[in-house]
Amino acid sequence: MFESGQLTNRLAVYRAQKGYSQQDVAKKVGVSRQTIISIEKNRYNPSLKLAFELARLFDVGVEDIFLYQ
Amino acid sequence: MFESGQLTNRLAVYRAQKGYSQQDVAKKVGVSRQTIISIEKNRYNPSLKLAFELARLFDVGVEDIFLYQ
DNA sequence: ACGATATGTAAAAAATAGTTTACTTTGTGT
DNA sequence: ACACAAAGTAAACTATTTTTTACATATCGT
Repeated sequence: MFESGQLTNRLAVYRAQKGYSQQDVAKKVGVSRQTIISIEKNRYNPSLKLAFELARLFDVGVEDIFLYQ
Repeated sequence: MFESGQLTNRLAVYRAQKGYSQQDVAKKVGVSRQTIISIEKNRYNPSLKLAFELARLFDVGVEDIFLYQ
């Protein structure tokens, strides 16, 4: 994959709004806590499925959580 | 990852609308032709970055191309 | 009939996502 | 000061995506 656009996200913000811990979110979307931390720290590029799960959890669109410039 | 929701896509449709070959799309978004074929055949769950690249190519939202039920 | 282009399959290798475990740090409440 | 929960780091492991290569089939123009 190229190093074109930058992927960032507002996961921490949405998470705080709902008062969820990273652990809570991890459990709700079915991944480990490490995965949530890594996404919040922009360590990698999650799968589209996981992006959809997170969007569904917060009742928003994928593009509300994840930004690509 | 769980086997919750099903991920499908309309990539072939958007591609045909623009008259692009799989090869064209692959080149434009910077992946191999196999990757495009595999996505169209729902063989897997692409990365979010790639989903964004495809959406950008067709000037639509990620959720216009990819459906998650 | 021939060459060129588009689509498909398959399988091994490389790259990256996601898990697990264990330890550290930071904040908050008592 | 202490205990506890939340957040962070790191490393080794597993699972999955993506690449590469090679070959098959179908279609289209000449």
